[in-house]
Amino acid sequence: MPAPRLPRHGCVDRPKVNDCDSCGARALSICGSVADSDLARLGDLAEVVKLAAGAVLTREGEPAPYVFNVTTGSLRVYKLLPDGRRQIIGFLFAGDFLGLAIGEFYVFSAEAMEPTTVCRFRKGPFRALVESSSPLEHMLLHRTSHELAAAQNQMLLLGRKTAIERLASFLLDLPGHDPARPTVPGHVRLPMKRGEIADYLGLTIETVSRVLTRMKANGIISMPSQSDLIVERPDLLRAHAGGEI
Amino acid sequence: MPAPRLPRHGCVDRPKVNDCDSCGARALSICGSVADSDLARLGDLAEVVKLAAGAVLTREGEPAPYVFNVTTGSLRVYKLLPDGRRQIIGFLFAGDFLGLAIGEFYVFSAEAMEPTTVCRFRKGPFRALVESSSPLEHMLLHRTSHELAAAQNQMLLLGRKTAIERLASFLLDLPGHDPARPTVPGHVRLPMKRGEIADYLGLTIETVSRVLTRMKANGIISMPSQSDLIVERPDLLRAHAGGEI
DNA sequence: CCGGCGGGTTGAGCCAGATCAAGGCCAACT
DNA sequence: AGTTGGCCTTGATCTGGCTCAACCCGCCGG
Repeated sequence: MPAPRLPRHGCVDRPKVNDCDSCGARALSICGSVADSDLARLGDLAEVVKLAAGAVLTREGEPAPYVFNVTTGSLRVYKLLPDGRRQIIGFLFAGDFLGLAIGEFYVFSAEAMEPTTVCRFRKGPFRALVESSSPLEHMLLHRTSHELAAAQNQMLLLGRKTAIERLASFLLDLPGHDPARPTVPGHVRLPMKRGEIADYLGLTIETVSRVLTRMKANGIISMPSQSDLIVERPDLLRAHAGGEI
Repeated sequence: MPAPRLPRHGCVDRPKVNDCDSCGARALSICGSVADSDLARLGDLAEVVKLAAGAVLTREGEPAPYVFNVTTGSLRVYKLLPDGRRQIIGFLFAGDFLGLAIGEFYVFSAEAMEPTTVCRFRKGPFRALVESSSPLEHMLLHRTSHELAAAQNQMLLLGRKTAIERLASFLLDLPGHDPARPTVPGHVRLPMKRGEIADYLGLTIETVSRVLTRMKANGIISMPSQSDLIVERPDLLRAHAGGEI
């Protein structure tokens, strides 16, 4: 039997001073908002971590020395109940920031959904830099409040929407989230598996599957492959999503 | 038939320069983190609004000129679906801040649950002040990330917990939230009605009622009155809450 | 003292979505 | 080509919580 070899924390590149200038995610991320002088300091703090698909970045309950910035790929971020029930609280893509709300311990787990690279920063020095750089702090506040608004929408979804409404809302929201893949309108990539969609929407795998087949049957969507979806009738999809008031 | 006379926005006291020094909520709120010079500017911006029980502070979808800070009383903040289903996204108490995540329009409605006073600020000048006051911005970021963490816990609750677990978690969380009423340990005041608890926990009134009677029958809680609750067996309550991993 | 009204509780039955179980599809190995 | 394993789909059945409908209780006004 081969030894298990899931990388525990991924491998770390260590040319301590990083080339933020050439980072593809810079424009998307908090790094885009700092002046050159601060960018150099940020680069000094950063360690590039490469994650294989499925690799663990943080585990809920463990000490939390780092905060992260996703540069390529994608992460699933989730919480667990003692008996294993899982709620995915978000999918992160290039440019997304992870770790603000943490105290001494991580309050969520994060894993790569595909080959992924992140910049990680020691919390202490990062906080110090933030406090000394107003534009950086401003950017973080801006992003955090948007994340909060998104979380509140998700509460509405989880607390009050039906299965069909959840899937419809999900499919309408997804495209905006993966800047690395600006797709043709109507085309939605599903980098996550059915089980992840289910755990994000508070449903089961079977229900997700059934709802998607029903949508196919109704001509609302079509699926060239299991992870590629085309919205054939955006109007119907929007109608099903029962959007805001 | 008497004319309806629910105050639409409550009444506004206008001694334009407010006495923040004597404000009971100052220590609890963002105002506690600003230097005296900035506090004066904050006071100039503030308008005190008094709300009767049930009065509307903001309505989802309407233009959003203000942000708010609760000084006394409590608010329910919620989102609606077109057919009237409601998700309460939070209860606010003295010291809590409302309105960061808003763009041009409110994305939630807020109503007083009891006689309540809030300070309101025009968004533009408030933002300007925030950008010029690093401690204020820092405080806002701190609070917003905590709110985000709370929202993520609520997602876990709404997506994956059973009715009993939801109520148990709720009863354990509540006491921490109303600083104006530091109660004896084990005693929980329920300033909200059953329907509001239900809409906060993604349940129905009937289920909330049934679960509470079941808890009474099991000796976990007792209820001297409909809005006063005593946790008789915190251990059992915690066991039912199925806390974090 | 009565009636109405706004909560809250309780019961009976139902249903959306969970659970349990069986296959199907496809890519990676042997 | 056959086998294995991961993922997805589909069907049959079950059930937690919802819906519908009484009913209760305390409060207020007449």
